[in-house]
Amino acid sequence: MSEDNAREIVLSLEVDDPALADRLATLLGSVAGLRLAAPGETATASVVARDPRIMPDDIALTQRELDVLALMAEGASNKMIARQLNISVHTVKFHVGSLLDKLDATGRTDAVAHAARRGVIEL
Amino acid sequence: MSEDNAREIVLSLEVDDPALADRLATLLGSVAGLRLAAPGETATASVVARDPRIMPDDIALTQRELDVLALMAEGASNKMIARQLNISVHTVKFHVGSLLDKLDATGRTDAVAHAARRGVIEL
DNA sequence: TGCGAAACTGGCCGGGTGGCCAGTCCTCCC
DNA sequence: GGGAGGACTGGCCACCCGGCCAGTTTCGCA
Repeated sequence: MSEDNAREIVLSLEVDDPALADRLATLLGSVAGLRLAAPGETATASVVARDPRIMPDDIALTQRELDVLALMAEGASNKMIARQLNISVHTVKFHVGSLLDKLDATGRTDAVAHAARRGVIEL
Repeated sequence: MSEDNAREIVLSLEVDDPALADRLATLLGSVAGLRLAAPGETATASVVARDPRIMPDDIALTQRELDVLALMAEGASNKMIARQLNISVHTVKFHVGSLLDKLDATGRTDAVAHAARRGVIEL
């Protein structure tokens, strides 16, 4: 051992809470023999939040938003979602818009990732 | 500071590998503002092993595709990925295309969902 | 030495996406 | 009655996405 086994440990922070993540990054960043992972890098181990309380009040998504979100996670386009839910594409866009807003996401892919991370949906 | 916000962070080690757990315990045990959890104690966050098990090796993504995939999962657009990786948008599209093909996905959102399901990436 | 794989780049284009504006219904609640 | 919020719909438009065509270099391997 003491060879590749004793290499620098790469830790990835997978904590949603920005404050906690920041503190951890500060604390862990200065530990010798330990390094924080770059985005996309495969880490030796991960630091994950210990309580499912990541959402204040579930962020309160409406039932319709949940419907749209589930179909988004299946890779459905707005048109497909509209057909599936028997509503217009405009309405789908409307719900997607609220979703992006509530989940603080930049796009539908980001929204699905965020939702999965906080357990709103299961992949 | 010294608010309840700045309370000591309690970390629990949930790593199977005894050698890795031991090294982590040593490294993390001496960090100020951070404490390892006592058995049974509720921790602020956990350190979990990030085992390098990829997948049934049937899909075999290249390193570059993995890079692109990771950034896609962060919600990055093709333009952002291009900037991040210092390549052209066209090249990003090229890799995204291969990704959609290999992961049997209909779009980038679907690709990220598929990859997460198969454990290729971690959300 | 040739040949494939990977990575990279370009142009073009139809269709999708997301943001903006507007509006109508409905229900719950003060 | 009036307000607030949810669900729904429309038009418009800049931009993005994914697929098509084409090409380049570099690398390892037979």
